[in-house]
Amino acid sequence: MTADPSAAFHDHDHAACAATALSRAEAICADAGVRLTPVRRRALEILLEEHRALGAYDVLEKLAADGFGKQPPVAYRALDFLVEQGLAHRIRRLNAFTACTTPGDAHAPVFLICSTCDAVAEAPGAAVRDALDGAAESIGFAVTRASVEAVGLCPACREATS
Amino acid sequence: MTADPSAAFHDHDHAACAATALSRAEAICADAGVRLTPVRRRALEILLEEHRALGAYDVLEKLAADGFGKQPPVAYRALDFLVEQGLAHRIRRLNAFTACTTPGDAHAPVFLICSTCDAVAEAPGAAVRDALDGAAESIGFAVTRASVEAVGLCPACREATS
DNA sequence: AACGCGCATGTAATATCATAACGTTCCGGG
DNA sequence: CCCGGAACGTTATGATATTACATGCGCGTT
Ligand SMILES: [Zn+2]
Ligand SMILES: [Zn+2]
Ligand SMILES: [Zn+2]
Ligand SMILES: [Zn+2]
Repeated sequence: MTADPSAAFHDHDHAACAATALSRAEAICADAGVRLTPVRRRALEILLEEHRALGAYDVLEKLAADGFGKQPPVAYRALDFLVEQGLAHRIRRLNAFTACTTPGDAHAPVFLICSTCDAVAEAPGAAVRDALDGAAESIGFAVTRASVEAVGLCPACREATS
Repeated sequence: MTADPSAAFHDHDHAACAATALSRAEAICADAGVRLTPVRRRALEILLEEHRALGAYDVLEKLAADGFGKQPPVAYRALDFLVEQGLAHRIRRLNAFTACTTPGDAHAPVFLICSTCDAVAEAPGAAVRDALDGAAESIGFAVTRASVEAVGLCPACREATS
């Protein structure tokens, strides 16, 4: 059940898409022996509502509306947890967070950010990562973490523009 | 005179390295018909002092010490100008800026950031960019801008750790 | 049961990064 | 000379992120 990486840019059964991600998240947490507590779970649900990236304060606002704490650390802690567990990613270019669409898979994600509709997709990044490792290794640099973030036009917006 | 991309991680004649970058910057600005004013030039010199990335407020502090304005826009404007002209790059992962080591060359830079000594190098990113374009194109996404930033260990720090 | 401990949660306060809005100066073209 | 745009400066504010500390809860030990 490898997800379509471009789903973010197409109509799809998103309720199912989010539900799958959520149940995978539960399995992953159980497996790792960590707790997907109510705030954390709710934060993930919030990120899963759309294929976009949300700022910590956006998430915080929704969490607060649901009766959770109103202070920044509430959101940052939940989000940090999700990122640590590989259930969400931080998009540095946007100072924002997005739910991982393929949690559990080892992956070197490449983010594609549509500048028109703000959708964010996670493309398979193995080839990019290989190229990066090659470039780094050639000058003796050992990569431990990398972020690859591209801004551009998604298929739908591309069509609309043409 | 293609610069060694790994110079940032090695001992080298850095005075010459910085002087070259500065004179290339002057040529580029003259060529583009834009003005490398005193603040802008000084900001570039500050970035060129080390192969590291500096936050806007770090640059601002040094500019202020040299008699320029003391308010954030002073630094941000100078830095934005340098980035626009391709004389500096913004490292989003660090919320910081670094001087371009090969200004003028069309380049799709890949940044290598040493987590131990904070040095930042700019590696040739053509291969990475090709892989990225391929991944994006396969799902119909057209990349307009990309940032590739890797954190890891530079050759020197790698050796020190082993 | 009582205790001690780790972890999750909450709050207040503060730090860090970035931009908006506006006035002044400088300088080249009409 | 006068105008207009670009650069620079300031004040104020907005947006993002962290530090420090208090409280409550589950859980194994005594
Ligand atoms: Zn979906
Ligand atoms: Zn789009
Ligand atoms: Zn140098
Ligand atoms: Zn190093």
